[in-house]
Parts: sequence; C-alpha cells; structure tokens
Amino acid sequence: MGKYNHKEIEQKWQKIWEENKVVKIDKDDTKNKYYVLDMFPYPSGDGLHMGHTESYTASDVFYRFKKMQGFNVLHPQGFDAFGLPAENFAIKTKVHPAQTTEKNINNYIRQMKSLGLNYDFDEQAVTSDPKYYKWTQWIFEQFYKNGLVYKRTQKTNWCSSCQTVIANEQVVNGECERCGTKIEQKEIPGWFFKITDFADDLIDGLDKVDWPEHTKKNQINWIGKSEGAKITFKLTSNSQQLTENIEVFTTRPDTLFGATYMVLAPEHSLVTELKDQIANWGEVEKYIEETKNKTELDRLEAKEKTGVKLEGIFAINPANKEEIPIFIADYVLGGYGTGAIMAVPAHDERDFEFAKKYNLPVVQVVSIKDSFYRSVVWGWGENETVKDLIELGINILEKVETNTGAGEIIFKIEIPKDKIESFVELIEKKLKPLYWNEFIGESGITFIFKHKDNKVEKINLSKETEDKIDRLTYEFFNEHPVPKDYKRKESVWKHYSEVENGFYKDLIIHSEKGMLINSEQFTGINSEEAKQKITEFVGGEMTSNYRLRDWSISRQRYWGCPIPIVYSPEGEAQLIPEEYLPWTLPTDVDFKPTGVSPLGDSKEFKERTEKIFGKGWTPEYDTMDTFVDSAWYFLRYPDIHNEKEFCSETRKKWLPVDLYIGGAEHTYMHLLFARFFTKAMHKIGLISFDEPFLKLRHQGMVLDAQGKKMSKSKGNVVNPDEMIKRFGADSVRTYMLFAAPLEDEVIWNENNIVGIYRFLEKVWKIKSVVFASSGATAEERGNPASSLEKQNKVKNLLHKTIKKVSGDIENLKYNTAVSSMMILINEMEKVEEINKEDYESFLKLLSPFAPHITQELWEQLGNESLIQNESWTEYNKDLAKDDTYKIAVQVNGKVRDEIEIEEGTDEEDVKKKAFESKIIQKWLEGKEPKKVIYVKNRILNVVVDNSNK
RNA sequence: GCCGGAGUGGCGGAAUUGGUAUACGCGCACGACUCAAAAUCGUGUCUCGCAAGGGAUGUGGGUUCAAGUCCCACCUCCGGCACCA
Repeated sequence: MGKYNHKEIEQKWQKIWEENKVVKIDKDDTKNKYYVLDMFPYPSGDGLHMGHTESYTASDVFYRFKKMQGFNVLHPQGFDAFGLPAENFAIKTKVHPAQTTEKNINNYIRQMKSLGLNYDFDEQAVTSDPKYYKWTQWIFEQFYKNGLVYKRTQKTNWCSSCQTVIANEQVVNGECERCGTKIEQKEIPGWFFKITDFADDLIDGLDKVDWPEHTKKNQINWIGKSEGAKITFKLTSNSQQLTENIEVFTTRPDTLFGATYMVLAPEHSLVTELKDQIANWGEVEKYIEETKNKTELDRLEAKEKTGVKLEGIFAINPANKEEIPIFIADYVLGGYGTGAIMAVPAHDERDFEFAKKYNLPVVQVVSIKDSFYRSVVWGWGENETVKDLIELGINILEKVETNTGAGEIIFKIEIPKDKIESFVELIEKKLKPLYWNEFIGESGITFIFKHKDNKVEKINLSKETEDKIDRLTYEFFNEHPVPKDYKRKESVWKHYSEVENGFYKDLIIHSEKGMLINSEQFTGINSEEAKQKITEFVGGEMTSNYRLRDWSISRQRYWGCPIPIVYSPEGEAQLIPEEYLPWTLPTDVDFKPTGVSPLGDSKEFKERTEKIFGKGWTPEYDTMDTFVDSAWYFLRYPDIHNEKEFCSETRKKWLPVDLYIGGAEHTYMHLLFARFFTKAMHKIGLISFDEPFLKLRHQGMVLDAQGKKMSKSKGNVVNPDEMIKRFGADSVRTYMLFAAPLEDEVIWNENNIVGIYRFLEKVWKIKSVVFASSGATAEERGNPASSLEKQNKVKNLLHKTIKKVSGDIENLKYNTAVSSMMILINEMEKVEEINKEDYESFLKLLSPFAPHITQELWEQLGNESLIQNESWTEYNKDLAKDDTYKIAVQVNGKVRDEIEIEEGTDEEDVKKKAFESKIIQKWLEGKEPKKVIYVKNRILNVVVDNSNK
C-alpha cells in the first residue's frame, strides 16, 4: 500500500460516483423521506467562496449520515441565477447574461463535485430557466387571482446607479444594499405582494419551528407589531372647523388627555394641502426643504429635536376638546404609522424633549404613584441592598450618594402596595443584626409615604407595621435601642420633610402604565382599561400597526423573471393566460439602463403581445425582484421536471424541508419571503403546510487567518480550488467542520489544516495493522498476549465513539464529532493489531466527513460496495459501557483524591472505599462527615465542619 | 440608545448541561531517527511553588455540598436595529 495520495483517490472516486449515479434517488418513495436543503447560491463569476464550502459540506455530511441510517434523502442543489451582476457584466461587455450565467453555473458544479458534494445536477433548479420561471409566473398569477397582488404608485426608494427601485428591506442606512449609492425618493408605479396580510401569521408560525432563537427574535422585530389605536383629530382655523383631519396611530390611547400638541412628518401630504391656512408658510416650506435634503441617518443622528409650528391652525384634542398646536418635525417619520403623532410629553421622552425646547405644556395623565409607595431607604451594602430589593419586586428609582455619613448609600425606591409588609420585614431582618454588630453607620432605615393630590401623606399601615417602622427609625437615628417609654420624636420627622422636599420637586416623565389622573371621567381607572374606553369615547379604533411593509416586486431590469401581465389599449392590466406561460424574456434588448425597463426595447416582446392579445396591447416591461424566484424554489425540487404542475400531489409528500442550512445574513428577507410564499400558497390551497423549513441552522462566516472578513478589496479571499488542490477535499471538508462549531465563525488558517491532514494520514496508515478476523490467536499471529486486552479497550472506545459521533452529527455538532474520532485513532495507533470489523466501523463513522479516503480504504479492505450505501453502525450498549470508573473524591468541594470503582458499586461501598484513602483521612482530620454527596460514577463530596479549630 | 450573542492557555476551541476546567487540534520546547534537513515518532506545555499545597474560565458580589455553567451589578468585544408614536 502506497502513501496517502489525496489527489489520486479523490479523482478516482468522484469519477466512479458519477458513473454509478450514486446521487440518484427514487423520488416517488417518500415513506422514509428526509429533505436536507442548502440555500442555493447566486452563480457569480468568482466561483464558490469558503462560506459555501462550509455550509455545503455541513449539509453533505448530514445527507450521508441520514442516508446511511436508511432514510431516502433528498439533497438538491440549484442556482439563484437571475440578478444584477450578470446584467451589469452584460452592460460592460455585451455578453448576454444567459451565457455568463451558464458559464458560472458550470464552474460552480465543477467546484462542488471537486469537494465531493453529492448533488444530483440533473435535478437542479435554475431560476432563470423558463422551465423554472414558468412556475414563478404561475404562482404570481395564483396570488393575483386571490387578491394578494396589487399595483399602486408609491414613493419608492430609487437607486440612481442601478436605475431601479429598491425594496425597503434592501435599503441599508439610506443606501443601496448592492452598490452603496444614496437612495432618493421617486414616485413610481409597481406591483406589490400583500405580505402584511400575513404579518400575524408570520409571527405566530415561529412557535412551531426549530430555528435559532435569535433568528426568530429578529424576524419578530422586523415585522414589528405594535398594538394601539387609530384616533382622528379635527382641525380648526380661526375657530372654523376644517374639512381635513389628522389621523394618528398611538400605542397609548390612554394618555390622550395628556396630548398637548401634535406633530406631522414634514413629508406628510396634509402639510401642503393646508398651505392656505398656514400663516407662516415660508418658514414651513423652508423646513420641509431642509428635511428633504437630510438622509434618514442625518435625521436620526440629530442631537436636538427641531420643528416648526404651523401657525394659524390647531387640532382639537377629541378627549377634552381643547385646541392644541400642530408642528412639523423630522423626528416623526413619514413612513411609519400614519406619519403623524399626538404628542404626550409627560409620557414619552422624545415628546418631552421637544416640549421642553418649545415650551409646551406637560400634563401628567398617568400616575404610577398611587399603585406604589415611594420611599427612601438607606442601604445595607450596595450590592446586597439592590439584590434584596429587586428580589422583593421593588423598583429602584435612583441611587443617591450622600455625605450624611461615611459610605452611606441612599436609594429612592418604589414599593408596590402588596409588597409593603414583606418590605418592612426585610428591613427589620437586615437592620437588626447590623445594629447588634455595631455597623449602624452602614445600615439604613426607611420612610414610607405617598403622593396624593400634590400632597405627601404618610401611608396607612397597620398599627403594628407602623410601630415597627417607628421603632426602627428611632433606633437608627438615636443610635441606641428603643427605650421602653419610647414616643415618636420630632427629629425623626424632620429628616422626613427634607427628603420630602428633595424628592417632591422631581417631575417624573415616564412611559409606564398606571392609574389615570387628570383625565376627567376616566381618572382612577388603569391604563389597560383606559386604552379601550378612551378610544371608544373619541370614536377611534383599536388596531395593530406593523413595521413590515408590502413587498414591492417590480424592477426596471432585464435579467429577471418577466411579470406575466399585459395591458389593454386602455391601460388595464390583465393576467397572461396560463397557456402562454412561460412568458419568456425577449432576447433582442439593449442592456443599458435608461431608467425604464430594458424590456421596453424589445421589438419581439411587443409583437408577441400584439399577436396574442390584439393591436394596441402592451406587455409589462418590469421584471420581478429576484427574491421572488428564491421564495419558493424548495417547493420545486421534489418534482423539478414536471411540466404540468409546479409539484405533483405525490411528490409534495417530500415537503416541507426537514433541515435548512444557510447563512445568517438571510434572517430577514429571504426567510421571511419564503415563509410568506408558503403561507400564501397554503391559504390558496396549493400546499398543505404553512411553514417551509422545520429546522434551520446557520453556518458562521469564514474569516482569514487574522480573523478579518474576506473581501476582494482586501485581497484576502481564499480560493477553495487551491485549497482542495493542496490539501484535498477530505481535509478541507473535515477541517471546516472541526475548526469551530457550525454556527460560529471559522478562521481559515492554513497552518491548522495540517492537523486534519495528519489525522487522515494516520487513518490511512493504521490499515496496515488490520487483520481479517479468523480463529488464530494473537500469539499465533506473532503479537503479544497483551494485544487482546488492548484490542478490547479499543473496541470499548470505538463503541463510545460511535455513540458520540452519531449524537453529534444529529445535533450538527461536527467539531466535537471530529475530535472524538481523533481520540479513537490515537488509541488505535497504539495497538499492534486491529480487528477488521472495528476498523470498518470506524471508516463508516468518518465517511460522511471524508468520503474519498474512507471509500478507498473500504475498497482496499476487499469490499466491493460503496461505503456510502452501507448502513450506519449502531453502537453496542454493552461494549460502550465502562467497567470501571475513576471518581473524584472531594472534601468540602475540593478534589483531594481519586478512586477507582467498578460499574454498579453501590453508594455505601464507594463511601467505604473513599474513607479508606489515606489522603482523604488526612483531610478529614478525624472529624465526622456532616454530609456526603455521591453523584453516580462521577464524584463523591465529603462535607466536614471545619469552622471551629 | 435598544435588541441579540459572546468573553476559558500563545492560538482555534472542549467541558456529559450544576459534578475532576483546559478534551481534540495548532504552535512551542526537549528528545529519538538522520551526515543534515524535512517528514515521522516520543515526552512536556494554565500559573505560583523544591515540595506539600495555593491561585486561575472578563471584574465584583450571591445561591449551592459543588459554579465556566444559575442569579445580581459592572466592564469589554462582535452582530443587528435605528427617534416605531
């Protein structure tokens, strides 16, 4: 047997796999199905990057594992082939995007094969293939027929560089996600998907999928649901009611009586509509212009709030009928809610800031005081006090350092009504011992009072509690125990009033819920109740508001899926009948962007339309956002060649996807869109499930040796081809998964991959000590008798490793799976001979990670089958069991000795054995153990009392 | 500012989910083989200490027989969001 030659082996087996069509599965057999899916790549000219190799290897390992476990595994791959880079390339070089794309796809396929990834490329989904996008168009039409698609003109994000509209979700910090150009606002007609119809479903559905928690949270935040009310404010000018109204969305209708002014976003349409009534129009117009020039970033970075009052018009607060001023200010955004707010400065920090600056009235309408008692407490040690108070459910409002004594700390606190008794108990408990230990200077006492009608009142406590407080107070300030004839003294209450003054001056701006005050007939009820009642009272409507907006899918680009719509000579939109699908992309176009869709150039496209629909009919020139293509591709794989349906009923049994692996960068858009498609198609009745991906895992980024992101501009991009050439696919695969947990970042350090290479070389070499099982004894084979014992040890470790690796793969903890196989190999290395079956079992374990070398060795052992078609070795429970355990013996929690016990030794015997240890006896110093804790096969902890000497 | 994640040797990381911290790999040091080097193999490698023993999982406190793991406060780094009414 020669040296391990990765190149030769990998080429040999990749060819054999191809010839034997190992990737073929029977797609009609869904009885024992498992669907593992990768996020398909965009076929860029740069080829695969290292991030792909990690994620695709991760799924390939899982696929091979599940396959060996007897599942029929669908593990497809495809290409998200529409998109801007190919089009931009075409603009530059005149090479048609279809050509570029095909070339790139072939390169990707070559690279994937060279990594040993088993995909069936006869079954690939390519989104730019008419056979694929026929169904993208078909689904569009189903959505259209079911009212999920609409057209409207809208202020949209316009990228002047890409000459196209950018979805809200694709704008990053006011800049185009792809090219970084500043986004302008432009009015453009376009088609929208009603994703907001599914906002609640998109939130609720997350409950039933196995996804990373942070991904779920991010999706929920992205959807951004808030519950509140829509309330209408009437307007007046010169005491005359105007026809226009201002509608606001508020999450706090309970604070309506505190709304002392209103703010419109400068871009709010009402502002210009009211031009004639606005006395200071010049000033207002100037502010609007200024705002237009500000990017969103400018607006949010502004340290100080700015705005302009609309002179001459007022709004009527529908709750108390008071006239309140109206401002425009850029801290209110046009794009969220209704673009207008009612400002309640007492209960919103931003409104308060603005009110302070423009000297607007602040009316408190929610009191948190009446449901709490406010108090001051001297702490008994900072951390401890904080902890105790929080545990009791007491809010700490503020920490006040004072100079009343060395190291004193005073906290202002709020005590919920129902906690008062336990609070008194706490201070009594904490102060008494401190007092007796003469730490009185650091201890504290409390005063309890509450605010009511602008007055401070001592609260009504039971006589008993009141006495307790008084006594403690007295003790503290007089520094001696309560005399028998104790009576409340003046000095105590003097302190009280000082505190009262310092405290009472504070105006507390809070956004808590509480008890309503200054709210006429609603005074005295709580916020939650008031929300409903006040909304009802002013004729408003309880509703939800979402951050999520409908999905704008129209793009003025060439290289995308044509929207299957034509317009009548009167301009009416009509779906293209199904029989004409796929509605193909014309080829006679110029790619140069002109701000209008390049499809408008095509003579053929126009002629085709007129030929089918009649003279004067025109096609829709826009193409679809490429996120549409990728929003449903996973539904196509099971039945990719079906020309009659996007997927037949029998093949739908493959769905949904069992495991989906891909980058965390798709947390928002792609995953949200795919979920929307699934839910929409479910609602229409096209599929029977409403969540596309049951289990989702992300792979981390691959960074360079310095831990930096790889990028072309930095010139630190590692080329997978080169790595495969140098180290072999098996090493690259295994290293990627060994270097870090799947979801963590992987540092690509060439110096470290040699560890994996050495490991594979060891695996290779160990074959030479494998013997075929026969009747001969070890001695007869020329090996020492001790060999058998060692072999049994290896067998035991082997079965433990099988157990470990199986569990780790199942949980995608590949890094520890690899390390445990290394441990096994290190042990195998030490024995003179290895049983063939044991070695074969090991090869099977390693085969998902390093499929080539294991296959080669498998063959060299005389097997004619393919190792990937073998069944996964189950571990033998008895063989994986340990006969003896080393357990740690602790005295007072510190490890002092180690004893060896046999499996099944009962607790008493373990104790007996432990106490026999001289070391333990030494540490026990002849004392009786207070307590002995035994954790089976792990640890024995002996607790002795050594406080007294 | 808010949300999320993380902090363990020189480095990547492990720790049976509260039970012997530092597995595995890299690197480094020494040794063997060699004329020599590479490769390979062996030994060692958290820290203080001759040892007995002590100290270490960002910092401080707490719960527990027992804490990297749980609780509280703080610090640092990474990612995401951005005045959401």
